[in-house]
Amino acid sequence: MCVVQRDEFQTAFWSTKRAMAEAAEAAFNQHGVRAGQQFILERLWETDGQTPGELAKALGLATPTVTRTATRMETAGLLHREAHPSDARLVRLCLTDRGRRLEKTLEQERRRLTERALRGLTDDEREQLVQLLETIRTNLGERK
Amino acid sequence: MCVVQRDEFQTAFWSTKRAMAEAAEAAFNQHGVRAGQQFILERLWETDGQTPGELAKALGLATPTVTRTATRMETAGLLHREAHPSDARLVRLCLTDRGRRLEKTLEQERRRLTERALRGLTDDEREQLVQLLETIRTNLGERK
DNA sequence: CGATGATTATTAGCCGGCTAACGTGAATCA
DNA sequence: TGATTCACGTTAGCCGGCTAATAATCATCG
Repeated sequence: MCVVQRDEFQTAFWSTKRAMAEAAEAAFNQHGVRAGQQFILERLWETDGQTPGELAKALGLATPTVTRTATRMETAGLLHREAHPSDARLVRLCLTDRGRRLEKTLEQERRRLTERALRGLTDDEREQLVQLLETIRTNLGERK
Repeated sequence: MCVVQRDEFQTAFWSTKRAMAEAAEAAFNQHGVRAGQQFILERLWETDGQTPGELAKALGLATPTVTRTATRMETAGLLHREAHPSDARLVRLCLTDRGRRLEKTLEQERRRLTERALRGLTDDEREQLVQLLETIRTNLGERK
């Protein structure tokens, strides 16, 4: 029935989210990286030295989320803070050698995770899945 | 390309998750309920007086997650703790009048949220979405 | 009956999302 | 120039997920 289907969506979505979070954490922890740090790493691999505000905007996160994660990454030896040359308000987050070296490893880990999650799905199904997810996000984003 | 599609899945999934979390929080906050409390409420509407351990098992959560959420719900006047009649280790979580009265309101709110999220999707697409999500969860659940 | 082991809830503390409040530096304008 | 406003990063603290460690109680076995 319709109502049942609605319940199923919420249930399926949140349980899948927890499974994804758990699997991601396990995958990245093998390399001394926490799940939330991958997003910042990916952006810095592409363009090093971005500010917390830039990263937050690019990732759709709140700035404090980025600054705190960056602090943990600094402690973990993945990046370090540098003063911005022309604007003392800004902070540049710059990868360490270790942070840079992890690029290929973690990208492979992420691919493996995605492949494991989507195992058995055809290319069409994968594409439709992404489409459905983006529709949902768009629907929720509309301030109606 | 294949790699791009994999990236798209992770990106789409996590951004959709954040959008869902934000929308759920906004929807339930209107009624003085936090997003994480709905799951416990739903179970207690069905069977009142369950223990934290029972709820955790039924919801697939860790027990401390339930006990802390229950504490906040107690503070919010949604439930209260009662001693178990025959086993002093157990605690029964029992709805207050307010917790019971919210049943129809919150169920409607949840239906509205789901409908808003899935707007524009056909019944077939909704069913397939749930199927895809459950496949993912099953894939990740398999140890190996 | 008493000791030992299992079960349960709780506490403490980490991660990752958020908002609000704060302080500092840049920029603007009178 | 100097005051005010704006922009940015950080801190503090909430929520909701988790694990590890505690404390209390039950159950079992000697």
